[in-house]
Amino acid sequence: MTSQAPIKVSRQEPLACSHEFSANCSDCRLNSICLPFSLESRDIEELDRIIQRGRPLQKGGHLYRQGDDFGSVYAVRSGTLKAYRMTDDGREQVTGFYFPGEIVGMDGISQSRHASSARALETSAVCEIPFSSLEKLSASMPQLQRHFFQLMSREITEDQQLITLLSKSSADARIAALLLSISMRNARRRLSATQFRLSMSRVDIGNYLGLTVETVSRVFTRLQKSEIVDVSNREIRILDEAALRQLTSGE
Amino acid sequence: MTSQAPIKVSRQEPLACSHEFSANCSDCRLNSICLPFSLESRDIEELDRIIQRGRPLQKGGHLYRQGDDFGSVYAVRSGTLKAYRMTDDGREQVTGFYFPGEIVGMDGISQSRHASSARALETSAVCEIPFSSLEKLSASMPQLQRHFFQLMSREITEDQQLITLLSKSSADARIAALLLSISMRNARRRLSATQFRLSMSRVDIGNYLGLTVETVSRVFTRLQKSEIVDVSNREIRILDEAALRQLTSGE
DNA sequence: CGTCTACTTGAATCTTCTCAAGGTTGGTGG
DNA sequence: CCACCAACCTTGAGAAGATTCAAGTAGACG
Repeated sequence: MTSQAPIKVSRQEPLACSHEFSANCSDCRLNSICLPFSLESRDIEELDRIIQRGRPLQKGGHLYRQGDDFGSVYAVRSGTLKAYRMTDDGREQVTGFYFPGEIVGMDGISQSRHASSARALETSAVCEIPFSSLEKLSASMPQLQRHFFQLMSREITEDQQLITLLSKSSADARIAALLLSISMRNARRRLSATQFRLSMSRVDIGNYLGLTVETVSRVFTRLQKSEIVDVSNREIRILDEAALRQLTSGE
Repeated sequence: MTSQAPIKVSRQEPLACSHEFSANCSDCRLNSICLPFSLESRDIEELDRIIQRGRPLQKGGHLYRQGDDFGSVYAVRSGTLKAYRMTDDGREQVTGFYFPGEIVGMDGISQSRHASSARALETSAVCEIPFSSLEKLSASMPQLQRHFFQLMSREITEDQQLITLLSKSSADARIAALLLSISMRNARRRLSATQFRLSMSRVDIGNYLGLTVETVSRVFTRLQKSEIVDVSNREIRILDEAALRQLTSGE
């Protein structure tokens, strides 16, 4: 889990550790997929000024909790977060996993309080973007306003994909879709699309996909046996992407 | 279904027909729950200027189709719309039902094309809001910008509630939740919260809730037998709201 | 090295789906 | 006005998939 073996510090990157938080948007290697996307450098600097970079979140630590006053949205800088809400009867529902470059917390805007909680699945760092500042800035930067509308719209689209998945698909298809989603998001960050480590537990996966742990486990075993995915604990290697893709549509 | 018997035109409302589309936002009885919410009357007039009111949609008619270029979002003025998308394997997934005062089409913003289709479940009228105009107007009207952010955020929250429902709940709980949702939205429009007519078919309900028609039908029969809801065809009367609410949480 | 948590596996059970058939409703045209 | 048609809805019986309950195993961490 993001284990940091001793690393020799290179000249280019003063801090090779992925949890460094002193950088600004202009230098951030995520800026092409994150909020600054499509902004000009002068505008990026303005955006930079409103962004607050706190210390890293420890594994299990909360970024915010359901019901907290809403003040900011957050860009994931490193690590992984899960968002989840409590149902009326006290059970947990995972609503999403958030990887570097993605924005979390947008569901809090409508009620001025967070509609879900967000916690770190591993040591993670975020950039805090005070929403009132973002609103003001958006009014004067059409590009930013548009991009933020787009980010929210994308969240809607992704939720709808999940709805479809939960509504129509078998356990196998759900797991396949999750693996492909993680794969794609890795590719966007120029990480391996075929080999990665799951930062979330089987319980979280099951909770997210509407399955029990046992079922998740059995599906992984099946995928392993049919040589579609190599599963070793949380270490995943996709052996046959086509077959995986096949699974997502096939019922 | 919204049959329009000959009606004597009253002095106050030039067109008593609920599908009239000549009115403007200032006069619209939905303005307190629709986009103009929280705007001052001067601002409402400006908003009014960008809104286009077309002729009513016939039952079954499409407002837009998945893949169409995105240009506008739409406020439902009368009737009901359903939004749905095609899955990769050609099946349909209903992603939402939209009642008067609600905004449909926001999922198209992120890709500049509509991510879903929207069609009328009964004769319906909408107000078309060209998105580029809305963007421009938002930049100069902080209230409007905020409200639109909030509307999108609400869509996210509602999708997440549906995710929870699909992920955790039994067939009974899903139907109960849908009935309560419709009830609440009726109340918001000052219609009866206990008695209403479903504008969608059993197939649509099942599709939306991830159930087969047969299961939907059986649940309605069960609700009828246990005297929680009186079901007569599409006519619904909630007899025991508490029991219904109980059902939504109970597994 | 032992303990705790996370994960896997098996067997029985249950809910929902599938398939098949029959019943209603509403509209159309004779 | 009635007969007919097409959608839509309901009901039943059997099958399939996921859940539940109950062990058991492997890893992680002190």
